[in-house]
Amino acid sequence: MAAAAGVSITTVSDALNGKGRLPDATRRHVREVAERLGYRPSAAARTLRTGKSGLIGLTVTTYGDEPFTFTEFAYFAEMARAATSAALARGYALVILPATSRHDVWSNVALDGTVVIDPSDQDPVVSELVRQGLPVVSDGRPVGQLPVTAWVDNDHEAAVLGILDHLSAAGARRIGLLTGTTTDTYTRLSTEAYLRWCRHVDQDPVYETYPAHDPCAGAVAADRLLARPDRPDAVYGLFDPNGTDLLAAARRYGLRVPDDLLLVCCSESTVYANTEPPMTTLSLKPRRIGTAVIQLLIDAIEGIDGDRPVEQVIPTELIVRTSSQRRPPRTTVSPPRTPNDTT
Amino acid sequence: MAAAAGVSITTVSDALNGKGRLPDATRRHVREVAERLGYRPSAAARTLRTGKSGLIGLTVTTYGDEPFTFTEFAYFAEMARAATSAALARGYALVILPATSRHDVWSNVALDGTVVIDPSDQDPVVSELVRQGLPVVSDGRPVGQLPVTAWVDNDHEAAVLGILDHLSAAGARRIGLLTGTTTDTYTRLSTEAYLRWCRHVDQDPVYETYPAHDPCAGAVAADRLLARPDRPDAVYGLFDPNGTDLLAAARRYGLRVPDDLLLVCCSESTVYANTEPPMTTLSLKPRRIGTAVIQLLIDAIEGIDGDRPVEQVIPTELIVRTSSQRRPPRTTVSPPRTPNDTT
DNA sequence: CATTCCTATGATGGGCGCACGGCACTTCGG
DNA sequence: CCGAAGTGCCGTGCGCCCATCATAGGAATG
Repeated sequence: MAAAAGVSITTVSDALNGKGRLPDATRRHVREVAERLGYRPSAAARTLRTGKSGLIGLTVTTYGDEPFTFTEFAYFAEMARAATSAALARGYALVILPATSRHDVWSNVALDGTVVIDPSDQDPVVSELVRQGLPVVSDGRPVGQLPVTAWVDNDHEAAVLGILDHLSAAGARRIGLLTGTTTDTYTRLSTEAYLRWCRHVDQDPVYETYPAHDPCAGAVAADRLLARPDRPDAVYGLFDPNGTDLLAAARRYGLRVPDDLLLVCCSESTVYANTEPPMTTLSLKPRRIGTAVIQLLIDAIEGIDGDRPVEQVIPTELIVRTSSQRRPPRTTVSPPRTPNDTT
Repeated sequence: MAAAAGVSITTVSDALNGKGRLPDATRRHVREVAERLGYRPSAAARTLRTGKSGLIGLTVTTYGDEPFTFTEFAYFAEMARAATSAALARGYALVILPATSRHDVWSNVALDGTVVIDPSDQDPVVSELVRQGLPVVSDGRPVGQLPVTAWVDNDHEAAVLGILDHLSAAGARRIGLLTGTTTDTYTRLSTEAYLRWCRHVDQDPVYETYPAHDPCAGAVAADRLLARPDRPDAVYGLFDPNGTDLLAAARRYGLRVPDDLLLVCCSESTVYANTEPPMTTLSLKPRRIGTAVIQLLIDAIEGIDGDRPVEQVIPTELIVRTSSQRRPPRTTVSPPRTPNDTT
């Protein structure tokens, strides 16, 4: 390449990187030749020399054998999408690296930093990365002494309390919870908030748990919850598929939603806008989380002391639809007791 | 590191890679020291030396500004998940690289090969990669002269014909199609198959198109289709959200499903098992496709002349549910002319 | 017992392709 | 004739893998 342009390697390097003090003519010439030859600088050599790869790891804590968490998948997908965009905009690319990955894969890729989704208490991967001096930003506040560089999370407790208040205001007398058996922070904080609220308002907790990674178990748990003698008149489901599962269970028991049963679930899916009836959902705003996580990480990588706080709480959004409103909203004049359509 | 263990660099390399002819004692000793020091060989240097990075690019053709295709998202997510697993099992990691990505990001990462989802006709990224001598495997058969190493796809024409026949058998007299305005292969082949079938059975085509990346446009198009004077009595929707959109539109027009309107849509989502009524869906089997694509690519990277064909057609699966059966399925004694259920 | 040869075990050196610090060469103006 | 500014190149080293070479200890041979 250098020979082809009749200049030295240094000049080529400087010309392509806009670094040295070369006249524009030389710069242009080198670039033209490079273009003509289809020359691309070797990423490997550049990484070796500079110590920066432009690669960011994206790790998902796994339950079961699947490489990604099933239940959080819509969430994860949205979050990853936003993260990819944000990283790309700053010249970085994302590498998908499940936490179960054997060490050899991890050490085979030169990372500048890592995003960890929902790290567990003593996550060995995180400790290892931090020990290597790599910045690690987590989605989900770290538990225990996990030494992450920064984190972004929702205020899960406030979100749950908001939903419970919303359901109460809509007339719910006994609110049930559909939750998971896993011990991740999201599940734990949400469940604890629910139990605390129950103590506070003096209601007996009514909840069912199931392994959140198993979609079938969710349907069974939803059924179990509605089959209880102390059947709740409102239910909040912590996981994405809970909404359709609860709707199906309600139909089986002849319960009308929202007349006999108020429903809310946590989901990023748009299908709940068109269910019968449309379902109230809690959005965790994965796009904002993904973007925030990447900005924090790249700031750390590039040593930018951004004025961003290293612990960010992203507000959730409750999208209120028919399933949680005892009195359906009216836009115009509509006959009483008729669930109106989605317009 | 070499000094710390009191041996040469070569011995360290050999010991950690299991390469040379060293006595087990030395090997063990080196590994212990490495462990104690937390030493990890530099991925960058290894890549530079060996020319292999263990990284595979994953590219999604984009419509609009979003880095991923919205409409195919459930499909993409499943496919990417399977691909990640398969790659990991063979020691590779996936790098997410949208096709709109600026050149600088592409050339900043050393790839061993690339998976391209739904490449467009003259995809410049593909040509560039191939020119660099990198293997490229596409999900979706390449159109035009696109020089991919191998490809995997469904038989979209057969799938559409199968659905049309299924709907006919269920009693449909005029079958409509909800399709996209984009020119990707999936949309084009499916639409063409529909039009050909219409000519064949002498039915006037009844279809609406919309930009598939816009979820709102889909609901509008579904409404438009059912509002037509020549309203179809059965509809196949090519994209994932079409099912719920069509159900909602049917409710607005007071059409009972499946009594007045038979519905099928192409989706990987499990929500359709619990809609009212449950919806018949076509699965493109993204898990199998993702796995197959990765196997082909890694075989090509490692120069393995696998006995796998380089052009693979993965069968689709029609999951028949209530929405496409005029007579709801009976588990016990069933009347004649009833299409049987999926069991 | 001396010599040769062989094998087991590691060490040496080269170079992958680039980026960066510093040096060398030119060309002026003073 | 000298200094300074303007251009461009050289040398070095990032950390690793691989082909080659060196050393020692033993086995085989005369």
